[in-house]
Formats: sequence, structure tokens, C-alpha cells
Amino acid sequence: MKSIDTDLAHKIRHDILLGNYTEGERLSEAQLCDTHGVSRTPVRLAIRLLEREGILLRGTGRGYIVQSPTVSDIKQAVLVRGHLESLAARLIAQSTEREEACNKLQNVIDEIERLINIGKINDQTCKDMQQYNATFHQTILEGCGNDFVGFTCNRLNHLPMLEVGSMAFDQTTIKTKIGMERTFFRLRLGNAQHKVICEAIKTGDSVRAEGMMREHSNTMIEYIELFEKRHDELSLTDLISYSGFNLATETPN
Amino acid sequence: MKSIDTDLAHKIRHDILLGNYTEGERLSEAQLCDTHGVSRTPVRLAIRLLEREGILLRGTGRGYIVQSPTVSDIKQAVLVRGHLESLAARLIAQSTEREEACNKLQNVIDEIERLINIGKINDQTCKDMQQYNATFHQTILEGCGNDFVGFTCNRLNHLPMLEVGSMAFDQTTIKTKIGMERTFFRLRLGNAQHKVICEAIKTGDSVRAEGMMREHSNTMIEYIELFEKRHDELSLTDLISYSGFNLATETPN
DNA sequence: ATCTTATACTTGGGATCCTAAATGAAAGGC
DNA sequence: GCCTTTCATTTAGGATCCCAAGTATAAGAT
Repeated sequence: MKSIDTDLAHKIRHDILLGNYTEGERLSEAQLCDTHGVSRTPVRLAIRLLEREGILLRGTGRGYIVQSPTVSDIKQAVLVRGHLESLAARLIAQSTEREEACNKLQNVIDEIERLINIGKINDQTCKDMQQYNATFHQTILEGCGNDFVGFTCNRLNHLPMLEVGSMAFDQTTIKTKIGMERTFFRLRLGNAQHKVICEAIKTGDSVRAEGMMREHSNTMIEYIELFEKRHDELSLTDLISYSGFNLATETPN
Repeated sequence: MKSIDTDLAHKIRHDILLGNYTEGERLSEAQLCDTHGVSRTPVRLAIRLLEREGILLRGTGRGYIVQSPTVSDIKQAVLVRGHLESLAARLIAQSTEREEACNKLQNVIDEIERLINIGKINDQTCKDMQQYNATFHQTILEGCGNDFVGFTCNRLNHLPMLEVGSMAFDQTTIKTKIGMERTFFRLRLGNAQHKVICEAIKTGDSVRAEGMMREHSNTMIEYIELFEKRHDELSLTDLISYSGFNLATETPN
């Protein structure tokens, strides 16, 4: 059965992340019913969901207060996700049934390399690249043999820059020649890291797989910090536009 | 405002974890309303909560199916928690404001040592020990400077053996002299690890802090496996009785 | 006898209603 | 004039009702 509450949660989350509510603003159920034109039942379900995601806080008495994550929060969450992914990399490298996962990884790496070698970036290649990247990371999470790693990771998916395999593309940088070159260097570096991770998994070198995945995740944080340097007072909205965060996406269960 | 839905979620979770429902059994809202004597609204809220915890799965058509975690699941989750805690240990060792956290840790270590030196274990000392242990782990999680680590960790709190600082006490082993000695050895070992972690944090040795915390967490998994060896077909219920998992405890937000 | 179709019933999603509690405002007392 | 108390209003929790969709059962046709 299709329910509107998850959809509603998306809309509200969207509004919060995009800063349509001021930080600390009080929301009431009735208010949300009014703005979204639904009854209180789905609103309450959506609120509980957002409450558990930590972006809505139940007030002392009545009302809920908006807790929009900051750029610093995102960096923290990326660190956590990266740490979990590095665990997954270690585990999959120790797994005995890592053969087919490796094949899948190798395939994705090749596809990304192919895309890079085209030498142009448009919306479609960008989207494809993110899809392949997502597949890379998801394959490791799902193949590591510990379902809780992926489960726990996916609990963070609702945040920008934290969807599985999300990548940062600076839309403004990409316009200039020098920015384009820098972007391609980043992409090649990222895929080189993919190769190392895949190789380490294949040979069962769990320490190397874990370490390289950690490094790979760190790269994301470094890019965010690079963005921060270029724009003082980097907002969450900026970050969202960089990450290609799809606000329409359904939250995974 | 006090709501009964979280309480209800507890009851249902309790029933599922204790195996009062058979694995894969179909539950309906109406049925839960009936057994717990409440209306459908709180039941639905509770169901959504349990669904997100992964112990209830929405069926294809109607009904929800019970997904009781297995002992293997618990071990996996303990591994994840331990990995996150080792991240917290690394981060707090790098933190500049780790002074007061260290004092708190040292205090807890001393208290645990005092309890061990009493040389007897009753319900109260057991409870105290768990409380101090919880404080130790919570202090590191809260002091690491990355709120998402604790946040993510606490998402696992609803499972047995996964509350912060939960310890395993084998109630049957504790009865014999040899079992008692083994238990005390374990406790001393655990606190020795606490000391190393605290020391590493104090000196800012983040690598050592992380590594030792990882080892410390691994200990829990080893004890579970030890239990498994002693009882073939170790059930979740056994594990619950070992862990002193408090089923009446409120889920943290 | 078996397959198909139609109807009744189960069940989950959404809306509405009722209630209790908490906040805010207004009135009265000191 | 300020503090306290009371009453009204807002608001969240819980119950109930309605509806749509899916399932099961029974009846009819081949």
C-alpha cells in the first residue's frame, strides 16, 4: 500500500534542509496539515520519522522545533559513514565469497574510467558517474557479510552528501578550464582509490582495504573543506547543490 | 506530553525479542490493538518505529512480518557498535578538551576497580558495574566531538547486548568457584583495557586509543562466541538473560 | 472436477472527533 | 502597580470512522 507519510516526510525534510524554516522555529501538527493539505495522521507519522532522523526535535511542552543540520554536522556524518564503509571494506576483504563482488567492482571501475575518458561532463555523465559510484559503495556494503553495517549506513542517507556513493560536483568550478581539469583529476584520483580498494579486497588484504576506504572517504571531507575555504559561510543549500542531492528520492526503509 | 506509543513499541519489541511470536509471523494492526488494548493510532506509530528498527517488516500486501534478530545479528551489531566506539576513542584522543572526560573516565575506572576488589557479585554490584561501564562508554561517545557517532551508536540501543556499556554476566557460570574466578578475570581484563584506553586518550595517542577500543569491543563478541560453544543453539533469550538487557528501559530518542 | 469470476471480508491508510494538558491572557487581589 | 489565579485557547495524544485495495471464499460455468 502506498502511503503519503513518507512522501510528506520528504517534503518537510526538504523544507528544513533548504532552510525554508528558520533554525529553532516551532512547528505544530496543525500548521503542517494546513501547509501540505493533509490530515493529522500522516503528519504525525512523518514527524516521528523526522524526529528519529534528528532534524526535528520534540519541544518540552507542545510543538516541534526545527533542527537543521549544519555543514559541520554533514562533515561529522560523512566521517561516520566513511568509518563504517571502511569496516565494510575490511570485512569484505576477509570474506570468502568476495569473487563476484570483485567482478562487479571491477566492472564499475571500468565504466567510470570510460566516462572519465570521454573528457566531457554533462548532466547525464554526472548522473551516470554517481550511479556507478553508488553501485561501488553499495556493493561493498552489501557484500561485507554484516548486514548491520549497511543498515546503519543507510540510516544516514537522508542527509545531503550522505546518500550512498554521492559525489561532490562544484557546478561553478566546472565552468572554467582550470576547474574542469581539477575536477577530472579528482575523478581520476577517486577511481584510482577504487582500484586500490578492489585490488586489496581481491587479494584479501583487509588492512589495506580498510585503510584505503578510510582515505577515500576522507577525500569527501577534504572537498567540503575546500568548498568552505572558497566560500566563507558555506551554507547547507550550497552543499546540496554541489552534491546533486536528490531531494525527491525516496528514503530507503 | 507522555505518549503510549513508545511504551507500546517496547512491549511489542519485548515480545518479538523474547520469541513470543514465531519468526516470519504475520501481525496486523487490529491484532496488536486487541492484545494491547489500545486504538490503532498508537499501534501504527509503534509499528513504524519497529519497522525502522528492522525488527518488523512491512509485508507486500497487508500485514507486517516479524523479523526477530538472531544471535548472529547481535554479533554483527556489536561489531558495528565497537567500530563506531573505536572511532569515538580516536576522535576524543585528538580532541583538545579531553581533560575533563579523562577525569571522568579515571573516576569510573577507579569505581569499577573498587567493586571488583570487593570480591563478591550480587545484583546490586552487577548493576553498579554496568552503570559505571555505561558511563565509561558514554563519556567517550559524548566527548569525541562528533555527535553523529553517538547518535548512530544509540540507534542500535534497542537490541540486547547493545545498550551502551552493557556487559555479559553468565548467571550460571557465576555460581561455581571456577566460574566466579573466570568472571573476575574478565572484569579485571576489561578494566585494564579501560585503563589503557584512558591513558591513550590522555596522552593523545589516537591510534592506540582506537586500537584498544576495538580490542575491548571484540571481547564482547568473543564472550558471545564462548556462550555459543557452551550451549549449542544459543537463543536470543539466553543472550538477553546474560546481558541483563533491561526490556523495560525506555528507548532513547 | 477444475478453473474462473464475483462477492464478502479483512486490513491498512487517511480523516475526523474527543480529550487532556499546557500555554497565554485577562481579571482580580494585595 | 505587580503578582497570582483562573479561564480560554492552542495543541498533541488517542479513539473512531470511512474508504480503497487486496485476499479469500464460494458459486457458477465449462
